[in-house]
Amino acid sequence: MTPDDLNTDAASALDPAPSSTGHRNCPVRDVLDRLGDKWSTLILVTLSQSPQRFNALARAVPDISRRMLTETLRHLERDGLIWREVTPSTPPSVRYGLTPLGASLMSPLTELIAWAERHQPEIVAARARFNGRMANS
Amino acid sequence: MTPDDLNTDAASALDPAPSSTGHRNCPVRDVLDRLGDKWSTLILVTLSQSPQRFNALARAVPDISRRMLTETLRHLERDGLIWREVTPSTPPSVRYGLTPLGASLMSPLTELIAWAERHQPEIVAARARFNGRMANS
DNA sequence: CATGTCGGTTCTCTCAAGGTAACTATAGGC
DNA sequence: GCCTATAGTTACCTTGAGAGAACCGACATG
Repeated sequence: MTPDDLNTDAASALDPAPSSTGHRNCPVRDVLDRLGDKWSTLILVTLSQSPQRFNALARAVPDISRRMLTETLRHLERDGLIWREVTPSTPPSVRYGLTPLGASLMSPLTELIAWAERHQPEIVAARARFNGRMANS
Repeated sequence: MTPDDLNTDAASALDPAPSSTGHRNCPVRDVLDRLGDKWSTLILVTLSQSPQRFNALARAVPDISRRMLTETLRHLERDGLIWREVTPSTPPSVRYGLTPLGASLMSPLTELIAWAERHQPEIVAARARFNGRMANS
């Protein structure tokens, strides 16, 4: 369980820093950094229902800006979690969907999501207790 | 699977923003924000082995500053994932360990970690392919 | 007398994540 | 002539996470 030192120096020339979170490039950190960002999980869950077009995603994930949608999709595509299919019509059409790798991530991810939904009341209660303890101390 | 709007206004008075990631306070985001930060997962995994004292943790999690260690521990404690036990001796002794809630998180978390370790080669390969495609385009 | 250990707190600084707005080009509808 | 939709790109700005160092008080050790 101790994180291994893996030195993947296949750093992207286009995107400054995929391995920038410190010198120890642990695969877990690699994945959690992606899942921990603001939009990746929402996009993955949305795409797990069915492939979607760019603007459909923008509508399905409210409040995301096109800039962040593009960026997040590129990251997920680079990591092989989603595919991107361009139909060069006018206006152009682009579809996104989960790759087998991305689909395989959904299983542990949905379990984590289920845990979060099951235990959120306990977390809220714990926060209330903690705030109470802090207040009267 | 669509994230619910839950309005937990039990905002901490001491710590500005636990629910600051946008207006839609989804429990999943709540958990992933924590897991996605730089140190929480490492600390949880370390504590899942056995309870640890502050400086033992600092040694077990290399490169973490005392400042971030304190902050991360407080966050985890506030969310009810770890407990904190102070022995007011001189010098004082403080132990940290997983609560039942924190222990219950380890199950989905270790699955996610296992996924990351199993599939990291594919991710690395996907990144290499992606960078290749970008290079000759 | 100086140094180290315990578990932190406080301060300042930087860098990257993310938000917002404007712009691209082509085509169709009103 | 103007607005919409397609899928982005570019430039600019704000904010917050995290780094790093100094400092705390009581005690022990050399």
